Amino acid sequence: MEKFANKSQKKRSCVCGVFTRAPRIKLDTDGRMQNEEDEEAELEVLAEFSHPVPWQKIEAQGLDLDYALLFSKEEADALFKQLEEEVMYSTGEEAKVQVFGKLHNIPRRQATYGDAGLRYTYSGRTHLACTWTPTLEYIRDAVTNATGHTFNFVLINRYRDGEDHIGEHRDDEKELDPVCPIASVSLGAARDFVLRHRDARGKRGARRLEPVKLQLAHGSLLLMNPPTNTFWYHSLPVRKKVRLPRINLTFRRILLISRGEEPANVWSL
DNA sequence: TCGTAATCAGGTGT
DNA sequence: GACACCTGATTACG
Repeated sequence: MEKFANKSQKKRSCVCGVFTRAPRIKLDTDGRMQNEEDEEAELEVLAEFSHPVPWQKIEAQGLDLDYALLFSKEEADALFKQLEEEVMYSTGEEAKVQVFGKLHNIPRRQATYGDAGLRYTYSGRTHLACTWTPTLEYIRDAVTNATGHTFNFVLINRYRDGEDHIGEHRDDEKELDPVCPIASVSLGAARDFVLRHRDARGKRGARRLEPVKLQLAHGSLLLMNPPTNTFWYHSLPVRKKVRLPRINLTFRRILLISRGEEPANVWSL
């Protein structure tokens, strides 16, 4: 079993940036900067993001994860507070899910943000992405600079306390770019995160593979690299002792449609 | 036809 | 008793 505590972390140079301005770095699909109108400011932000992140590698059969503390406590606190003010969560029918023919209120709150016009389908429901907020852009760019990957969509889950949870599932939607990892940023209460191999699930699990358990700390980043989501289910189980909220942001790259193709679930306007 | 399901509820072990 | 963990449900859909 893997377990990580909220260890000491290298402090970033400019915690205040998140309060005062939107991120200025815009990256194209190759991760290069596009807008050079405020070059000096961009260099400043790039320097802010360029501190090496101390990654920890977690591997098993078909499992490939990278874990790091991306934000200092102070910055993570500020980001959490900003998101509490900015993010608009789904309500009504959008906050329900049908499983085994029964309609349930999902045991958490969800929101979807991303590039204009992006839609994403999961649990049988299609969600239209809201436009990026400044804080989400800041976090997205920090993740991009730490990982070298660009993202056009983020699914936000807010867990009010340890009663809120998410069951075992895979993020294996067809519209996800298969070569791009899913980047999961955690803010707020630390929660256990459990991964289980698809062949080790159920009463008659075909293989004896121990589940992998992590604790996702405030300000942490977990990268789920391919082919992890093909073979491993993940969940955030109930933890009744947890009293505080947690916000989780999973950054994804959704494939855009090329001319003439018409996947049912995703399109860009 | 078959596998899967971002769920809950209930049983069991610690 | 509280909690963690596991299993079954039995329907809709691709």
